[in-house]
Amino acid sequence: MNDPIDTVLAALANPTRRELLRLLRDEGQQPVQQLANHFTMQRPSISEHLKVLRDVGLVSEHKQGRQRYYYLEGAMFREVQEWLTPYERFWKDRIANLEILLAEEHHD
Amino acid sequence: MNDPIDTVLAALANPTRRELLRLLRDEGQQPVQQLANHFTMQRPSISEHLKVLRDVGLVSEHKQGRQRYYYLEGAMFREVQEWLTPYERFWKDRIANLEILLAEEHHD
DNA sequence: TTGACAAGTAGGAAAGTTCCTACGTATAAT
DNA sequence: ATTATACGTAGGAACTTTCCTACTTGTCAA
Repeated sequence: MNDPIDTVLAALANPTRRELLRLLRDEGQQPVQQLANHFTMQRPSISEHLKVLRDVGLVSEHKQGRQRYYYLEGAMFREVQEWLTPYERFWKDRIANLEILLAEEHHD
Repeated sequence: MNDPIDTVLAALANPTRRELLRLLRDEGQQPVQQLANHFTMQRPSISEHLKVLRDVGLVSEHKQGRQRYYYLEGAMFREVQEWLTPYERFWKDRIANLEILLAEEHHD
């Protein structure tokens, strides 16, 4: 399955990979070892998880000396957001929708 | 892993299950056979996928005669939305943010 | 009440995922 | 030049997922 939403959701369906994304989000770009320090898992496994994230376009990396700095790549999160949009009417409940409608009328 | 975001993303990381959700979203509640008609996969496998979706709270079901009508359950989509929120600043690019800022200033 | 239909469950084959340790390769430090 | 460091890759063990066919249970129709 080459569909981007499929590969992205598959990549996100793992707590280690989500924690890697959170670290890159909250602490900015960093090399593999520094990321690996946050886990009990061995470094090569972290490298494999980073490869999955790279392959689906959720992160990128640039080499500096013998280190590879990984950083978040925003575009693919948008894919998830867009996949989610048509479901919004199911979780935005009546009260929330009412508030939106009222607000819109208010500044017409 | 009992974390709801983990089980929900795992459930969403499968194209058959996402297609089931889309069908329930676009065509409303329906019994298992009617759902299964959209797939080449056998009906018991569809039942299994529906069980996964039920267990994570993405769908519910009610019995009517010998049929079970499945329908979307909105709350869990919200979980995904909320997980996504802190990443928004990475995919909402500068131009989009600028537009938002301008719009906000406009009706102050 | 017997047969047919709707749906779930059981058990298992095949494939995929996730982790490990051992090893290869490129760069930096001595 | 040699050694140490940062990282990736290879191969494989353990576990999970996804699908199948066969079977069970509950409900409706004749």
